[in-house]
Amino acid sequence: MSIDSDTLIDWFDTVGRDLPWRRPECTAWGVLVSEIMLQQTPVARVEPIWHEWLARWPKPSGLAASSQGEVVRAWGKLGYPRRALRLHAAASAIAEQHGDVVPADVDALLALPGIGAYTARAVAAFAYGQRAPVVDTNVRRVVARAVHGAGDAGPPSNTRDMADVEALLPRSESRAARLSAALMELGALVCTARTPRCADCPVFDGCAWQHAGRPAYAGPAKPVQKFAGTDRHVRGLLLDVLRGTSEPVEKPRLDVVWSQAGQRDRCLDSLLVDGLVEQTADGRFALPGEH
DNA sequence: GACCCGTGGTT
DNA sequence: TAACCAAGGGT
Repeated sequence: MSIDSDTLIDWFDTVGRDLPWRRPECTAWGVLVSEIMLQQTPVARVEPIWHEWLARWPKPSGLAASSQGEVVRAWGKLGYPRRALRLHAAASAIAEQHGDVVPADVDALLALPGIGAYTARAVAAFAYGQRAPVVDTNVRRVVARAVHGAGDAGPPSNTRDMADVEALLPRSESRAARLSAALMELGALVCTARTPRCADCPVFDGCAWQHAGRPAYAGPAKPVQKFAGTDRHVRGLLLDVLRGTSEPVEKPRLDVVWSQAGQRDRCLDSLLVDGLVEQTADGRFALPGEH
């Protein structure tokens, strides 16, 4: 009783989505850009922006040659805009240290800004066909149910989670890479968080959760992320003003987005510290590197 | 490990 | 409608 890799790969070949970064002609750079954009952001919102980016910046050196401000503006409202800055920095490192070619080595990928345990292995597997445990929230949920018979994944433990997935991967490099994509797709389309579509599941017969009678999740409650009124909210409002203008703005233009001066100023300062905002010589505010 | 970092669609 | 959820990473 376990996940049969052949069955799952066949299912993926049949019903997997035809996403642009999965096409054979997509470059490793295209895969990397997609993985960064998809960090905590749904596919539907990423897809149009990804097309814009790849048309505008087909190679890392192109992105590196643009200003940080242009990159943050092109990021639009994908959220967590520090990702845009880190991707810009990663592109510079790739252009300067890797001959404008995305590295295939996991350790080299991990050394790039904004690339952690998941993204490094996702690029190695999806762009270069390597055998590497690709563990995201979808895979963690699939493994928790199908392998461990739990209703959902508990708190992440990178070492344990990667070992779990490693044990599922076929020996063949290319098959392992395909299974990695299939596991993620299963979690995204069938083995979903709220209402899993078990009737459509290709590995239903081997699922430990089914055999256990579908017990409810028994682990610790997941922390709820508030948003309204948080610094994240205010930072987003401030940055949205600067995204919408080509010229630097006076501080009063920023002050109107949030009534609490203390929080507002703290957030503006944090944006300056993060390098998402710059102050011009005459005291106005703008996206970085454009003035 | 705890906490922080955006945004918007779905239930 | 409030809560949940979405291909995580950095400190």
